[in-house]
Amino acid sequence: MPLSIATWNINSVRLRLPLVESFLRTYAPDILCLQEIKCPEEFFPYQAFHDAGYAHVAISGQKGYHGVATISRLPIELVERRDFCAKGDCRHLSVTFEAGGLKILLHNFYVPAGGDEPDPEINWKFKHKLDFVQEMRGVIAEAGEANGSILVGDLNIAPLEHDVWSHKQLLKVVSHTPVETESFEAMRKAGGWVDLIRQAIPEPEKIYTWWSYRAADWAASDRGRRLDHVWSSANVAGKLAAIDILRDARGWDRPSDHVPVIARFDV
DNA sequence: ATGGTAGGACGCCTA
Repeated sequence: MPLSIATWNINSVRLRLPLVESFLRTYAPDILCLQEIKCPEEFFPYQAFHDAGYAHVAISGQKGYHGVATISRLPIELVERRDFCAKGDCRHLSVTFEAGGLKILLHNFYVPAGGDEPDPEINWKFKHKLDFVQEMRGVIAEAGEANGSILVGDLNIAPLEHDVWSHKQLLKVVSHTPVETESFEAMRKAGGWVDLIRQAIPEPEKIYTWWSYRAADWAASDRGRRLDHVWSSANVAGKLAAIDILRDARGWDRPSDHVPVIARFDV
């Protein structure tokens, strides 16, 4: 059976609810993982998602900042909302669901952006980001009692040379510094995770999922970065059918600065 | 070399 999972940093789920509803009508993924919902649970628009056919929702939300939500047409079971770096930030949740007779563990992450200065000695936000990536070593693809794992989200790091518009010009820019990209790739490999976007679209093809709001013309300058990711355990990677990156979504009315990424599987 | 935009807690923090 086909299975589709989308990830999208929505940058306020309440402000962009009409955009999400339109996305769900058009692309109808089985599960959508949102990041930066920017609201606590009590303000989450459950009814709108229920009416759109997504009756199953797991949330880790806080006032004003961060927050992740996993919404689903399929039944999901909340596994954990993990407090990385013990700051009380809402940046992770995991659920299980069943598809094609398999039980799959699905992680939804929002990794800290890390501020502007790429020096952990003078910038606590950058230190927090590096610590967060280190702590992610505790999240491995081996799924325990489940049959496989998927990890998606805004991981705020563009690990490969062709994940940014200019490798050379971004080497000292937070999201693409060697200390981040090396730690990130080491963590991914140690966890047994497969980078599904790059499995589908190998280097040297440029791939971006985020374009800054600060560009005068995002499409013309096209200075993007691949900050959003879809990983899985090796057995699930073998079932990947396609990856769709909805670049057009960056040009929608009042867009997020991130676009949806959809992974399609045959399970 | 700098500043540019967006969102939420409407003043300033985060991205």
